[in-house]
Amino acid sequence: MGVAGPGSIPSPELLEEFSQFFRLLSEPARLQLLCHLRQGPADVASLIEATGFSQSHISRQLSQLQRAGLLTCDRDGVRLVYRADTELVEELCDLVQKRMKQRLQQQLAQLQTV
Amino acid sequence: MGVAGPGSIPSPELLEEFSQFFRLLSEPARLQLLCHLRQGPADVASLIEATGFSQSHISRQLSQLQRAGLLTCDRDGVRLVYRADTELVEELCDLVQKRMKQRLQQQLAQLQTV
DNA sequence: TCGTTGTATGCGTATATGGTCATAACAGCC
DNA sequence: GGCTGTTATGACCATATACGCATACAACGA
Repeated sequence: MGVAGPGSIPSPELLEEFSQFFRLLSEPARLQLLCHLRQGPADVASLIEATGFSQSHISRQLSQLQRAGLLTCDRDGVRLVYRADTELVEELCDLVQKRMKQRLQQQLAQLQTV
Repeated sequence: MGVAGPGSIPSPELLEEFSQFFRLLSEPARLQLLCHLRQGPADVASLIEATGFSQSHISRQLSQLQRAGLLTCDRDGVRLVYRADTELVEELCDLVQKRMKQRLQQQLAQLQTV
């Protein structure tokens, strides 16, 4: 069944939304931030420390992820502590990883038969 | 457990691979092509017809998807007939769509309690 | 209120890539 | 071998965006 029924093309608007979501995950920096937050909530300073990116860059990337609902933050005094809802991202990555594994195994098998 | 164990950060290389994969799906044009191919194999002419994109553009996008293993093609005479392995893409989109739905429902609920 | 610390944002630059046009490479037919 | 139709590719432009620097803004403490 899937996204919009078996025989139809999703509307341009829906395609745009899907692609925007995937675009969020198409940047190693953002994936990296999500990975760090997978280990638990973290404040911005520790994310800067962990990734080496500039504060402004981190801030922008986090706000993008937040707009998409993948992150929430609450203040601890002056600091912001970010918390990721990584369940969806993990499921997506697991699917992709499973696929990568399959492909590599196929390639390996082909090499061995030659 | 997920991508690389609960407490570790994937290597930069792995992050790069994940992001490259998601980048493929971050372009409406490519998603559109995949959607058309979901309805069955198609030759390039029909994809041009269906999407309105130029031949060269279609060719490039298809080759990207093919390199990632999401597409295969075989010749029918002079024409190339493309076939998509859309199972993974559909699973990914279903997950994302489920999430979008959840968020909208939450926003709706919040509006109603106010 | 002022200074300090932490976060957001305007601006500029570099780079990647989407998209088109022209054209090359290639499969099939005479 | 030429001719025709199909796909791939080189050159090019426009645009988006990653990323840093400087700075403005917000929150707390003295």
